[in-house]
Amino acid sequence: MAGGQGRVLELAVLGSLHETPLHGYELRKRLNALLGMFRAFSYGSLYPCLRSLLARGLIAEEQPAPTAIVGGRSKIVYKLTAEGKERLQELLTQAGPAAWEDESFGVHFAFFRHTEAEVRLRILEGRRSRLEERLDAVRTALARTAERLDSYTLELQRHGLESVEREVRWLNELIATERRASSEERPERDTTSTDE
Amino acid sequence: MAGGQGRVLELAVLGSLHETPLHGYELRKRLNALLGMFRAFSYGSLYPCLRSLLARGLIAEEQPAPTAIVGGRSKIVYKLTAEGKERLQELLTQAGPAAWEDESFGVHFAFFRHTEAEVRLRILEGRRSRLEERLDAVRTALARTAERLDSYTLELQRHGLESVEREVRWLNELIATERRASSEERPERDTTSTDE
DNA sequence: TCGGGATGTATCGGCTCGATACATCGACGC
DNA sequence: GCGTCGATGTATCGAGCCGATACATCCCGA
Repeated sequence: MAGGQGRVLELAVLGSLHETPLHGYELRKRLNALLGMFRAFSYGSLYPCLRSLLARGLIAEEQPAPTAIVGGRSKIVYKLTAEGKERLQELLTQAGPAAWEDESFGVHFAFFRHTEAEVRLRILEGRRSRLEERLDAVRTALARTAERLDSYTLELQRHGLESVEREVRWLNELIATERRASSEERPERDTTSTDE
Repeated sequence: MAGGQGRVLELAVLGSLHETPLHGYELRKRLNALLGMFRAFSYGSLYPCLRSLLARGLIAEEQPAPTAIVGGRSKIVYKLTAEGKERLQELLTQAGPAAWEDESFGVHFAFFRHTEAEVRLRILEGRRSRLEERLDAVRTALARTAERLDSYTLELQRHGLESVEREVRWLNELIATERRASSEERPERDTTSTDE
């Protein structure tokens, strides 16, 4: 009860408000532009989320400068509080399944510039294993039933596999880039030696 | 109330049972293998759906052959009724947004072999316009804000765009194949002339 | 001046998922 | 024989989320 909502939307809102204070309508527009192809948040979840964050003191209403008020426009601008910034950092530090599942990975990735390098790497690797798991499952299932399937089903499977394989390659590149960047940052450290 | 559920799961269940009678557990396994990369149905929606279909007379319990009963195993096998087959045909005929949105397109495509050629074409084209709409929206939003974005956000947008563009190309090929097949089937008909 | 489209806040019904509970079965070691 | 572990199997519950909808204001052009 009381608008608990999942951590994904919470992170998305907190992360957006970290850049600049916003009101609901604009917040939703930015979020859906930011995530573009991956998700689309709706008011039905956004407003309860804002209410919950407000109640928990993670965001606060910001009254506009008195000079700007003319007709008493009812626009509620929210800004991040100190507690909200703390909570955001906490969410950005978490590198678990909650960060690399389908629904949440995009949001976490979108705020990677506020995330520590080590956490970034673990999320990218977690995402990759998740996808490889799925590839294995589908490939074995496909091997057992391929001859029984019609051409449409087969084509669907083929296209799905290819899409996920493509995403894995994308992740590989990102991981390589992250590794390169982090080894350049402190070249003396060599714990994993040359495992790649 | 009473387990109405969306039409997607209903179609998936009806379509699967059309091949062969199944019980819940096996049904879910097949569904998730069939859709593989796209969705994963859970028991929390499957069982209410089965109950609803049962109540509406679209499926029926099939008692196993008496000779096979040994310990009275509690396995509930469902089969499609005549009304269920009718309903399935009805669902397969619908070519609207409900067929080409993200959540439903995969399921509709998976049962294309039971779908009329004309409906197939309209669903594929609907899906394509849907994706192109989204591409336009993201591309214009990107053009307006590209210089303000950090490299991670930019990379996310780029990857998202590329994935969707890839899917559009895939749809283009499928549409071309469908057109070719349908024009070979009845070569005298030439309403759209040579628009391609 | 009138209407339509963008802006803006808000709620409700209903669908869906993840977690969980509970029970049986077959295979394995010992 | 016996415990137990993982797969099979049915089922529910809390909670989150979406689509549709309602309502109000603002701005702009015909």
